[in-house]
Amino acid sequence: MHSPELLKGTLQTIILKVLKDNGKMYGYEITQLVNELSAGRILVTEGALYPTLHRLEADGHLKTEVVTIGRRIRKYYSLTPAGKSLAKERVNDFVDFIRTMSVVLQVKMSS
Amino acid sequence: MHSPELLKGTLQTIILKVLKDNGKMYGYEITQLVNELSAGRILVTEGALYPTLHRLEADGHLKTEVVTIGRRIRKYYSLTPAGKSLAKERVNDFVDFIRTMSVVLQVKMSS
DNA sequence: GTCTAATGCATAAAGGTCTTATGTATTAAT
DNA sequence: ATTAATACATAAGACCTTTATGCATTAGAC
Repeated sequence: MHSPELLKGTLQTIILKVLKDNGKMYGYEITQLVNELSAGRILVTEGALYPTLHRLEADGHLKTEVVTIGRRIRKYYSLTPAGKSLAKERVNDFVDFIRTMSVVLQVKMSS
Repeated sequence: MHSPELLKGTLQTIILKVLKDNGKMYGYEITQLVNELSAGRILVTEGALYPTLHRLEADGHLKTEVVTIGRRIRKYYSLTPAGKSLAKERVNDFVDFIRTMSVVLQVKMSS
């Protein structure tokens, strides 16, 4: 598990990017995917996820589609055009940030 | 300038690492060095810096030495043995975090 | 068959870190 | 002589996240 401190400010980036890569997804699905992709090192909590999704939607970056499976509700989120731009921007910002940090910390990142 | 959000949680890491690399430094010197190393992209504000230095000192990770230059005071900080361990740990944590994020975001980091 | 875990949404209080604002004082530069 | 830079420090507020809680459905375990 990563220090939750480092995660701060990256949640929007993560959400936007997985939506960009996977098209429409619902909230719970996002938590599971991030958990898998990160091998359990990044846990997206619901208390952080839902307010962030709502805010991105309110800002016009996400659109929603509610689907009923049996009696259970799923709220699918997908990127609007503005959301796609923001996704690119956020990922670029993050990569830039890492480049800067690797200079300041004098570490080499290879992946 | 990087989004200040991404910086959250990295200040301790930055401080510990520059102290490890440069031996003793005073607060103002740290802000200047980080500003230089990051080409102006990371600004360590005094409102964040000094409380963090004080906390690291209170926790036994830093030791101080006050020097008077003319009538002006400089408070030099350097790592204690515990601080050196913490510096390594924090940098390792950060590198791990970046590795995980690069998988989740599907980006390649090269530096 | 019943109980628990997993699925699925959501909100609210509290915590932690940072920004912004402010304060004081010395020294260098214009 | 005035401003910018150097050098410390603290406090209020903003922001995002964790933790806690709530409700409801469905799958699995025993």
